[in-house]
Amino acid sequence: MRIATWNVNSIGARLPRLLPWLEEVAPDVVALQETKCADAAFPYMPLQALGYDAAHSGDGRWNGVAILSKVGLEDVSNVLDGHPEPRLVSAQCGPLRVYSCYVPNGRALGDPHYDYKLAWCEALRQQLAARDPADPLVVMGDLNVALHDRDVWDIGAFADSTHVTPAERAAVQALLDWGLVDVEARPGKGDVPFTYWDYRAGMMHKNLGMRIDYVLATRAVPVQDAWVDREARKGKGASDHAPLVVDVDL
DNA sequence: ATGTCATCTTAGAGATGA
Repeated sequence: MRIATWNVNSIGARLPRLLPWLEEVAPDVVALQETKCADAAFPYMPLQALGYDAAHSGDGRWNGVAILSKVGLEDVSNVLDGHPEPRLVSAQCGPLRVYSCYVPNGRALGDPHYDYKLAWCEALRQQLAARDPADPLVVMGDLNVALHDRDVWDIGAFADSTHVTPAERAAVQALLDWGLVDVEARPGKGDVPFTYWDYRAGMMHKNLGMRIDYVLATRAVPVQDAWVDREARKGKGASDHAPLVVDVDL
């Protein structure tokens, strides 16, 4: 079974890239983030034509998450206590419980959005705590945190920046401590499997990226392979994030 | 690294967020 996560930065703008990518890579389950569309505008039909059932949670211009599945889509929930923004959707996809997450960016240290980010992660942790880490479950998505110094191109450039602070890393570590494994992709160019490169300043060309998109899996999910599809970040009409693709044996 | 991209408001360029 092949699963993937991808921050598409608008599913409307990305559909000409997303649909061929789905045909080529043929994942069974895909977690999408930043769909940036309302539920009524979600492109269910072209996805269904490729064999995907879809669950979407979105309310328009910002955020928006989805799960696409070829292997069943049941028990869908977009609820996260105290957090009405559409940043979380989960569903049972065959044998696997799937979470698609778009963790708040945080914006800047001292910004209220930074505290919101930490609170959001804690709410997710509490929701997970009601589940059993012995079951097959994956938390996938744009976590907007680089867990290790090596997960950014130059930690020295991140002084007083979000995404790398001890509190943010601890918030993600708390998810891991519940019973999740960080499924790191095979190393890419520069020996770090970055998943995001800013559109600006030729960051992709210079491979100045960040690893902020994750598949976190319980130990009940046997992982066979994991890789970042950098090709999807290249060329005309690309998202600023690349997909992370993981093969699992369930 | 701050060189772009996407969307919305509301009619064309600015604001917002990433």
